[in-house]
Amino acid sequence: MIASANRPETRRRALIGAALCEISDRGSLDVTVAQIAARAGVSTALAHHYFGAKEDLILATMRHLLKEFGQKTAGELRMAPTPRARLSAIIRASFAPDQFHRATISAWLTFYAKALSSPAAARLLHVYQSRLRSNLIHALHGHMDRPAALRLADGIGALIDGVYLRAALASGPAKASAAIDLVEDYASLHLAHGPGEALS
Amino acid sequence: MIASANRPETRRRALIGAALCEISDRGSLDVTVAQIAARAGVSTALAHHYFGAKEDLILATMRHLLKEFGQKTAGELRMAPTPRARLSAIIRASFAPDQFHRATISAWLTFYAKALSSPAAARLLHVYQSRLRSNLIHALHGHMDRPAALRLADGIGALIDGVYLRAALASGPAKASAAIDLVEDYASLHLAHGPGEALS
DNA sequence: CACTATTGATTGACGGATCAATCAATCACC
DNA sequence: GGTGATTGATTGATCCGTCAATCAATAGTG
Repeated sequence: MIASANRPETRRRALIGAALCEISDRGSLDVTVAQIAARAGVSTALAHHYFGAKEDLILATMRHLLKEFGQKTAGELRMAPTPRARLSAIIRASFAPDQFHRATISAWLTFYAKALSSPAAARLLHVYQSRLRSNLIHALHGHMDRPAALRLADGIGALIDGVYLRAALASGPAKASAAIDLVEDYASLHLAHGPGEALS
Repeated sequence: MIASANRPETRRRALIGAALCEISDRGSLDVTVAQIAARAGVSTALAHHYFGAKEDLILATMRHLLKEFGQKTAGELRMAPTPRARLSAIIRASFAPDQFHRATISAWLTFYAKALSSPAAARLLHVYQSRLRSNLIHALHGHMDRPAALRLADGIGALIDGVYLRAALASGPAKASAAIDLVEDYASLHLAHGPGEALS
């Protein structure tokens, strides 16, 4: 038996992974700790031993997803020399294959729904949105004045979220390239043809 | 006493309204029939008497929202003479004040989440999306060829959904005019400057 | 019009099932 | 032998759906 197989950190990871699987499989946050524990191959009592309440396990699972996404974005950004390249890097990271597949997309949607009733979950999603927004503004500021950058960043952010939302409900497998083209198209058009009308 | 106050249809409407209130108040579909019944001022048994299972009451509540939205859209479209006006009418209807406020927006998000695990809910949302898409394509077809119209319709649809999603999590009150401007801006730009790049 | 029968609305109470969380008791390892 | 990992069993609470019983209104009958 591998010595690390029963170490706490390994168990934590296994439980988080199992939670993610169950959530996306069932398409709901109404997963029981018994289901999660069973998939992780441990007892329900152990899940409570490591995470305390069920809510904490769910939040830890969210943090895991958020962290993965943040690292992916940071990695793509590190290789982007120009502002325009940074913009594409952000878009590409948002639809990276390991993020943009059915299971993960479903999990995102359920977390968004949970944020409606869980302030803690709302806070987590807020930091993600803020980071995405900040990255977008930084990339766009090289091409337009700040108010225009703010507005376009909101548009691109909303479009990305909308594409995710629709992908979650679509029947077939999520097609990342089409999603990227859609958002890139939107961004390019706004970059090419100046700022839109002023908002009311 | 009003004669119609205790008629079946009145009770149905009251229960659906109560369900909507509870769902948006609690920000979750984890509402008990007891809560809904209490808000409607009846017993839990009566809720079951009229709707059978809890699921049926939830689905009836979804249908109510969908129907309201459909009627709003149809009304706006009826007054739009040109294709361009039809496009604006669709956008305007999507963010009509009686649809685009916190309670309704929250309900939409929870219904989207439910569709992940409930085929019946998924079907309902599918017909809504199909109708929106069909309306958009019809309006756009007057300005571009069919493939371009299909693509732009998908983009506008995703953007609308994304704006809703973000409004659900935003703290302040939903600002319809900003949302309309954002989507109108997107549409106008694509109408003015031809079709985007071909998709892969 | 009186008087009863029938239907439907409505409720309180309850059974059965589920689930989160706890606890005392093992187990493994240093 | 002591410390932490692990578990089976249990508890307390919640909730859905059902059932028997009540009440109001309507219809039918002479």
